[in-house]
Amino acid sequence: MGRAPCCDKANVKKGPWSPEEDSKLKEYIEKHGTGGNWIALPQKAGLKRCGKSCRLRWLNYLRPNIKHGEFSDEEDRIICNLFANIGSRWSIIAAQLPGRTDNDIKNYWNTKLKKKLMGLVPPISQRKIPLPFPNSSHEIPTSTTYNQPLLSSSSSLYRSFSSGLEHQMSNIILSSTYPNPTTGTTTTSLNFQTQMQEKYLVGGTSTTTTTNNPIQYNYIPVKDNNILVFGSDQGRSCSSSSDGSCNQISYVGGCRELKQEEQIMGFRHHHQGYNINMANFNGFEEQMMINYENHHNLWGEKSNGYFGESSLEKYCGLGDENDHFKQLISSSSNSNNPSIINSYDSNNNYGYGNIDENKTQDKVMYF
DNA sequence: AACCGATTCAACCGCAGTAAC
DNA sequence: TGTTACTGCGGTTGAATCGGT
Repeated sequence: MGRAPCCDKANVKKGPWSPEEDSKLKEYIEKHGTGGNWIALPQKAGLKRCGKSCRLRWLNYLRPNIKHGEFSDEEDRIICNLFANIGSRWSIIAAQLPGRTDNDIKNYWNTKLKKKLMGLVPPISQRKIPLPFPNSSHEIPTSTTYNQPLLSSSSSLYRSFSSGLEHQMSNIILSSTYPNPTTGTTTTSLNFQTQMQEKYLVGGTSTTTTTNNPIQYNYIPVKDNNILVFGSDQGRSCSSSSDGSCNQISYVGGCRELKQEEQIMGFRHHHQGYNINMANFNGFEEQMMINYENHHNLWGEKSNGYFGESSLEKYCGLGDENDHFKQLISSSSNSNNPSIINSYDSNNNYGYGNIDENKTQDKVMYF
């Protein structure tokens, strides 16, 4: 047997708190404290509320020194900095802003600050290379089947597939169908990797099956202006050198949508310093970035640990004073190290590549 | 004044880690 | 040691409010 039930869930009030309830809770806690037991508190305080609800009400609204109202520019900056470093870990962010609650900051971010930042970067359609297929517009397909892949053999998605990672890509590619001109039927038996290799593998792999039989590739549409990202940031697939830094990034990895704010903020990476990411937009090839060739003399040695410069960095002026954020993270039971990694080259494109620590000038691969 | 879509934000929900039994 | 509650967190919801027509 475990513990007894915390409360009679059928007999607790829900919804907005009345002033009477507020004063009951406030009075009780000011007099007796929480006693470290929120579950027992409502009954003792004469409230028909769940302990969880009481806790939330107290922490977010009733406790002393809660700051309501407009956020200052300084608070904006701190939130931006922290979000760029640690993401949506609101409780940690709130701990740096006396009087602000995690809920407050979360709401503020979602309703105002994010939008404010969104306006500072060009929309995807203005910052990427022209789409190669199926046309040069940037239509967002709602449900799409194409008779040819949207990827070329140089795309990172293709590389991932040719590495046998199609199973990790299932959230991009729903299925592939394979019409048979002889029988007139369409099958889905051929796995995607095989199809990709047969049709696109550079270097002469047989294409006899696919040359005359167009494959249909079905893609999941990507929401709004999000892009798909895959690679090391997803798959945690870096190899590490003895100092814990990441010296090689492979294509191995999962895939997910990259939210707009993440595009603004840059990705975070679990290793120090370096990060390589690859992205794809609605199945179309998308520019990838990281001009790693300078990672040592330009990015890797930045004292704030950031990699490259993001739009956020430009906006918020991230600087060396952010070192303590790293300590924050490392002390919060998370091995991820913060770094801002995405950036544009002089042509406003993203790039990527493997990092070779022995070289500062090496191949830079662009999509 | 009435309507309606957009925005705000307090509160709820569900999950994960931890603690109690 | 297994089961179940507790706690804290982040994501989401929806009623209230705002603002434009």
